[in-house]
Amino acid sequence: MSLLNELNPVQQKAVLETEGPLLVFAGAGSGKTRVLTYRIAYLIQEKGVRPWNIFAVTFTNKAADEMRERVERLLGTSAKGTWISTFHSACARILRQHIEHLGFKRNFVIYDDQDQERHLKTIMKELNLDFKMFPPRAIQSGLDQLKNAGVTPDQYSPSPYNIFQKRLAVVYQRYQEDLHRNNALDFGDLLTFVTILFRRFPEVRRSYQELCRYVMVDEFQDTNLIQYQLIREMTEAHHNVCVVGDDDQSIYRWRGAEVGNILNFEKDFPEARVITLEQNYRSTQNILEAASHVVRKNRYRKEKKLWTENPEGEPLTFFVAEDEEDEARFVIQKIMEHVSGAKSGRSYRDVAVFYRINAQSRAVEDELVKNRIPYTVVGGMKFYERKEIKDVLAYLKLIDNPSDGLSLKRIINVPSRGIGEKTVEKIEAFSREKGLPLYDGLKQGVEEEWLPPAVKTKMKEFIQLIEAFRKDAGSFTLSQLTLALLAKTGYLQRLKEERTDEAISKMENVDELINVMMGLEQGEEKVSLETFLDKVSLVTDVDLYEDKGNRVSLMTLHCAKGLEFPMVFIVGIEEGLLPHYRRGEEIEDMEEERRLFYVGMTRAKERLFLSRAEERSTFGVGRANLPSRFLDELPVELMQFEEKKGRMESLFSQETPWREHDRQTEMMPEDLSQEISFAEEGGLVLSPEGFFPLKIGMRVRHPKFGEGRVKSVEGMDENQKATVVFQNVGAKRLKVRYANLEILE
DNA sequence: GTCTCTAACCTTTTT
DNA sequence: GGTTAGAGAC
Repeated sequence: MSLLNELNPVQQKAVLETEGPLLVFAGAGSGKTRVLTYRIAYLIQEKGVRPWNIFAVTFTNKAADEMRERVERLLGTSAKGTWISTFHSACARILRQHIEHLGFKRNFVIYDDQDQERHLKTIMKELNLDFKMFPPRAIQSGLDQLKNAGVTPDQYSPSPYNIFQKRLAVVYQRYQEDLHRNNALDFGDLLTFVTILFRRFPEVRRSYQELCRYVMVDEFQDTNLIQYQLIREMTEAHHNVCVVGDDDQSIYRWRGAEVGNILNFEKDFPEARVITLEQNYRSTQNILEAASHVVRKNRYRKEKKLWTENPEGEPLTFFVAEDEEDEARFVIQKIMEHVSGAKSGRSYRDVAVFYRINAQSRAVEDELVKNRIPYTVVGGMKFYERKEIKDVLAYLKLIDNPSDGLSLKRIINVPSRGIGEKTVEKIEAFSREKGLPLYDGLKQGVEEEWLPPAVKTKMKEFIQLIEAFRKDAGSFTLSQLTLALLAKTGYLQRLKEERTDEAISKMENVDELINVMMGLEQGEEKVSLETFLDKVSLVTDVDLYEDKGNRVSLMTLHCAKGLEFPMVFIVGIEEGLLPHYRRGEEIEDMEEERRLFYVGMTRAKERLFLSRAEERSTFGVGRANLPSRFLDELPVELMQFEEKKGRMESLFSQETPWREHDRQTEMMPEDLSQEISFAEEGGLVLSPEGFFPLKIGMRVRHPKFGEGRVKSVEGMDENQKATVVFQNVGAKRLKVRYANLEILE
């Protein structure tokens, strides 16, 4: 029974109540993941449940991986067979088995929302819909809402007085038809198709119900209607469903999440038991109290009293900056103080900066770069959303599933091979008329009279290229296939010829993609093209975030959920930003913004810094923002107001470089002396002067290898290594200290 | 058909 | 301040 010894009595109860429906309200930092993992381990080890009868759902792949790892650690063996995954991957897996029942082929592709938007735009163009009157974004979100609610095109009855709805209905119909022709599913379809499958094929549903003897749902407050429906169907036979969540941390209403799911759970499952975890193990008393104080203002919530045995801790620090630059300087100054300065003892990895919208990262990034502080941004432009990556993936998708017209359109003329827009339009119309996938239309079109012979030759060449790859795809590994593709299509060659910074960075990204593939190929299992594409389609920002070295983390408040850091900054606490004004006017929207703030605050373990700027530039235009109403909700006695330092100075020092330098050294004379002595003892060299000046993208010259460009930099100490791509000899990984690099720009 | 330059948009948050 | 779609030149 050693498993239970490490849990508090309430947590124990949550683990032991294995039979029947169970709702666990888990406050921030109350050991939610701990309960779930111990529960799984307990079921397997003590109750003798077979691993494949356990199904645990999370929202991110990262959370799923982490859970599996922790269960394995508890059990001491592998948890093989336990089904731990996200809603979307689980559904993809089910559909790969049974989708033929629904008239799709098993090698369907998954369209992400970028694909979805492109696809929608073509349809809207074909239907002659004015983008101004019907913004594609609005149509897209309307579509998503319908899907999240489980409404199929033929079930949707728009109001006859609402033009938008009427158009939406037409687009929806056409959109789904096209997806079918392309043998493709979007994110929403993954879920809805499984419910349709279950409804129409009871024997399939029963087989999964039989399998899912014990079901667990993490972050239950973020489930939407269709996800909840899925859970209910899956647990119909055994009723052993344990949902864990926190209504105060529900921040995805705008995406269709229903807080109602958690608040009404007891109604839907009258026999459900309810356990509330209220002891917080993460934050200091001050942080917890301040956060609770804020969220208590919400009306639609279940009352709970979080408490902690942790020390009281420091008060929260609040700073009013002049503008976002000033705000960033405050953040950096505090980071330096705590990492290398007067109050040193922290590492960069202990620090996180949260903001409401991605665009806010720039100001902070600029300042971090200026001070040579290593950092990572979670989210923003995602690796798998980059143009070049999507191009390569489109080739692979097409090889895997030739019906995928969207991918075909993406690469049919990339790199340009003389098959232009007009030609594609003709073939598109031709294919639609015949009800064929675009690729098949292309193949038939080659025989048609209405195309100029020169174009037909080009088309034939392209078809031959794809066919050749389709034939050989099985005998290559993923990376081999991709490398061959890049060579044969001339994609890399074209980039090489461009010789722009942008092209170089694209090549590096493609290179990185190959690296990812090679990494996967190191594993024991063979990675099929299909598994790889599935995996890639369903990754999220947070999945890609791992503790890569000692760096400050920057992310949106949404991304921060589920993470924790000793030192947290929340910037831009202003009316319009937090709460964000693009929100609706409903109370529910305002409450969600408040919860967002609450989620951010409760990520902090020891220190919490809050700030706002008097003026902030959006789209390059300055704008004065009022302090956020949420600031008034913070208890004053827990706050410490940071004095604005050197106001005059910053007025003078704007553009004068010597002044800039002056201020840096002035700012932390103690820090410097400390760092230097630390360095003498053989520790890390961290003084600003001691930093190695290499940055990604810099052009450098090596005495032997000649000119090159810095691709990546590892480490910030004397062992720093850099990977440099040289024009003549290719990529080399060098120890910066010995490399004698000369910086060219 | 391809390339380049300008103007309009833009910023929520994402599986 | 940056990106992207669309117009215009070749």
